[in-house]
Amino acid sequence: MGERPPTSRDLARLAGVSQATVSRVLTNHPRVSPDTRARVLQVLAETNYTPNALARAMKTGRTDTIGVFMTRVTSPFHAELLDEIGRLLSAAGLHMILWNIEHDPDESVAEMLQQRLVDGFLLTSATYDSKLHTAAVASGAPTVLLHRGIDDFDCDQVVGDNWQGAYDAGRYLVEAGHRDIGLVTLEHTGNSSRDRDLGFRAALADAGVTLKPRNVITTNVRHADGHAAAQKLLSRAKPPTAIYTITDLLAFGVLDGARARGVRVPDDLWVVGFDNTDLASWEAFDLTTVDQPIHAIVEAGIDLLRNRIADPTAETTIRQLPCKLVVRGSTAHTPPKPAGNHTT
Amino acid sequence: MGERPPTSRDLARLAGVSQATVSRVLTNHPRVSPDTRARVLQVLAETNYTPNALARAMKTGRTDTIGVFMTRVTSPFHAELLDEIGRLLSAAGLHMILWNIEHDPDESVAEMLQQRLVDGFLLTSATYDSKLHTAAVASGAPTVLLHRGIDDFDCDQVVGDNWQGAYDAGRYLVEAGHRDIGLVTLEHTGNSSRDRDLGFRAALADAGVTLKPRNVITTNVRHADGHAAAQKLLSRAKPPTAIYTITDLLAFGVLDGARARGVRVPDDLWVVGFDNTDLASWEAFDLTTVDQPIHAIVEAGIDLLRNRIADPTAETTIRQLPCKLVVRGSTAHTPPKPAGNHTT
DNA sequence: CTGGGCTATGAATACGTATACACAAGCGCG
DNA sequence: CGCGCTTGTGTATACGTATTCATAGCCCAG
Repeated sequence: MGERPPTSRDLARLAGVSQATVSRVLTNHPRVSPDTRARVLQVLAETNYTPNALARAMKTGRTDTIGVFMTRVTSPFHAELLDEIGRLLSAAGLHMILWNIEHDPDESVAEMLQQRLVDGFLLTSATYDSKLHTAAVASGAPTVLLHRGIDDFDCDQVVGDNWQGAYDAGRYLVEAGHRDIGLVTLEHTGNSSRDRDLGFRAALADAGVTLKPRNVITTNVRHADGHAAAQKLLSRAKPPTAIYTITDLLAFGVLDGARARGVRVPDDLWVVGFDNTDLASWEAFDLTTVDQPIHAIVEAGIDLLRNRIADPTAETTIRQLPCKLVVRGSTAHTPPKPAGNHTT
Repeated sequence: MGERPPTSRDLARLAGVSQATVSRVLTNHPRVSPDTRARVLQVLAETNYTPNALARAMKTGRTDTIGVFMTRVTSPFHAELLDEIGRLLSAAGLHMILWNIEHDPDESVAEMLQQRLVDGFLLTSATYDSKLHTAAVASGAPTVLLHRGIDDFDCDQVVGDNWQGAYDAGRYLVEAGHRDIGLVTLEHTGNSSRDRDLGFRAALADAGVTLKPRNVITTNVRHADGHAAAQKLLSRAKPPTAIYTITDLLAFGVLDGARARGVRVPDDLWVVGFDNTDLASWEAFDLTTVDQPIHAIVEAGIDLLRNRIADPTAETTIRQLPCKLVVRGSTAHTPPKPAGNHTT
């Protein structure tokens, strides 16, 4: 059982050729005569030989492995993103090493960049103050920012058009007649949270609807935070008639907060999220939300990364893909209800 | 930017020592004089040198990387499991290569086993008919089955005590007075689904409660499947007063199915799940469920794996950790309601 | 018939590190 | 004072593969 695995040299001996020839056959080198190739393949089939990926990587300098940095894997959207990344990397014949930024401190991460363990990096959680993306690019490793971008940063990036998506969400609420609107948002730690916030505000401003400061709640990203935000907003005598959250997870919290208070959705309150996670389509939430084109984002990101690996000197590309509002039961298809009534 | 990264030989030249000495310093070899060690560390600090992980791995035969096989990353429980695996591997100084069984066909997976890209495997989704676990063990690679076990299979395994947990759930419902109980289950593709099914049946049998065949629905594992099962069970003239599902995700579907039909939980229907995912604690579901000790399972699994890597000939261990019923609002704290009434 | 180009292959080397081996210096003890 | 043991260091090698270089055979044109 614990046998030393066969090497290309073993194969060569069995086939009566040199190790170099075996290597040539395995890498599809053109200069091999048909019958020696056949002989090697014959022996190959009889053995359970597999090339040692380490040795190959050391020689070629390519590992066919991509490092993926992600945070909060348990968050529904991230899980879907990860799933898609895994699917497409696998389809491209690439392995994935997954690092969780929360678990690994920045310093240890920087080391990995130089270890040549991976051919490139996919960063899905870039924030302004994390040193990760700067370290990655500074190290010269091929890197693509996925899903979360950074302005004025010379690095390939693929993101959804968060600003436009948020703007659409805001306009949708305004056009439905809402005037007293709540916003549950996050600190602007990166472009995506910033744009999902500012785009929404812009839509309201363009329509001449003022966003009351007390209706803006800046919080964290967990379900419980959305829940708490809802409690705060809905405990007022005259609560907002609609709440938009920067991310579905917060919207789920808001919906649950409303449920806990007996506030009916969408009769008494409209709720709009952002991400269109799978959960948003469940009856429990039935959430109107802005769809992010996960597949297209990941596909483009992997494309960009492979191109950069192939040609590190290429011009950097920043691609922004359109987002689309998906209307569900957390907002009414029927005309908007009259301004705020309180349902204790 | 695209500089060739410095090697230990570069370091040696700068420090005026041999490459072997540099290597000795980096691996904390005892036979190095304090001042040469200091000199090397001095140079090390001035350089941005990092050992080439590939070369090191090829020489030592250890990559400090673990291969993790998982399925359905977007499923809440799996995401939590993955998160915990990442956390604990990282804490142990190990990297994680993640493979999704759904994306990679069995054959290609088998190849990876021999590539020596990883030191060992963590299989979280073993099923009776997948060839993955047999291939892994046959290849001699250190392997641990996590979360899903296989009977009579000579391989380290760490699982929750699914049978006991399911039994507790069944007894809980029976003792609460339920007599007309629904079971939403899966094909017995592995020990865990089997035990979660049989343990529940045993509890009912021990209490003299018969499980009507028409109340048993064997389906798939998605939310929509639970939803459909609920529709089926609840459309009867005399629907069951309680439904137990083999996994939380199905319970969420059942709850949503009940919601869609206007069946009130827990007034008209009790629902019990299995896994105690984070979502189960959300108001939207507030699900009574059986808690799986994720942390303990992963911790024990990684321990076992590291031991096996250190000593491949050790006796195999199968560890079964207790599960515990967590009661929430999807079942009533108040006495059970009288037998089946229909709420169309 | 001969020489030049082409083809197929083997020998040798390099990737960057860890480690077995050799060896010089230092030291204690007879 | 010399012998054996310990200590610190350098030299050389091996891990398994891809690839360069050299070479032997071959074909064809002159």
